[in-house]
Amino acid sequence: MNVEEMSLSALRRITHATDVHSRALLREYQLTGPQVSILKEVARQGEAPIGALAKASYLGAPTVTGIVDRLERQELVSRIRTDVDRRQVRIALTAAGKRLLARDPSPLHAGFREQLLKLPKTEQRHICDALDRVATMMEFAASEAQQSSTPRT
Amino acid sequence: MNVEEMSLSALRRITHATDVHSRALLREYQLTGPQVSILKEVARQGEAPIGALAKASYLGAPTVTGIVDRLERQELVSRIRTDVDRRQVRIALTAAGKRLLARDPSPLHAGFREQLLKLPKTEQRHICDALDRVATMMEFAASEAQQSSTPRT
DNA sequence: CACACATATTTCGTGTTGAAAATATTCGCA
DNA sequence: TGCGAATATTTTCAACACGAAATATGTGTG
Repeated sequence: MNVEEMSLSALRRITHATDVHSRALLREYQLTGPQVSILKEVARQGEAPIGALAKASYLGAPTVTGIVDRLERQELVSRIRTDVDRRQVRIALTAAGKRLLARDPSPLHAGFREQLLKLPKTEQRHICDALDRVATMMEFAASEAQQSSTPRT
Repeated sequence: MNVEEMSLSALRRITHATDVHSRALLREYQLTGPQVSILKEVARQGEAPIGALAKASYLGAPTVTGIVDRLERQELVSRIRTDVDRRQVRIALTAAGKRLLARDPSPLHAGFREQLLKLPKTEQRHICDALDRVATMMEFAASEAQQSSTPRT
């Protein structure tokens, strides 16, 4: 199997494992992986607008809108409209949201985290480097493709 | 940012780039990334049942059923029921499917592929190793979680 | 043979995802 | 002031993904 096929296969395995974990989270916390990610991002940023959450999570605004809808339905966050800019919606954690985060759910398997941290520091760095390089190469490829369809300004 | 957060962030960036590319494919070939993957898998295996395609692609059978539905709608594959086992459905490439594959669509960005292949062989190996290790660690973590919820037989 | 069990696929329900379009609001400029 | 451009969010739409349940078929045992 060549490099391309191996990478593709590994990426599919990663996606699959992530998805399976997301459904396990749903059973345990009534919350999926992306919902946990956004909830944590809200906690990190504090009263953040949708757009900021989307950017920080590498998701589109419509996606985050849907996730926030479901978090709001469970009253883990609330939408706040301020008078400074009435287009913006700020997402705030509720008390229930804080309680849930205190249970420390993670979008990644606890077992994965353990194994990763058990590796020597150099190994950990190698892995992070590799993931980062793959991400960067893909993003660069995407931006090039974008430009080639709009050759001149 | 710690190792965990960096990995998570890189994985989300990879997922996002992959998804964006899938939509670009749709414009160019009227086919998404997963559809291309399955079409290629059909070409590789030749008259494969749904289950075999699902396993090879790390997808669930219901997911592949949907993808095959859409490929069939475009007449790129056809479902064949044999008399040996009438539960099974074998998926076969049509002439149109072969023609489309001849245009060499890829579920990964062409630009990404180029960059990957331009790297020194050792770098390529590092990246494949890292991706494979992440996948393996996640799958192992998932299988452990599975077992802990069914402690005894 | 009949009935329980196993296997292959599909259907259904819910959640995730992004592009395009719709909506609401703000900003810049004449 | 007024009006067009820019910005923030939501809606709509199609695809993807999985688990559970439904359906159809095959297998094995009494």
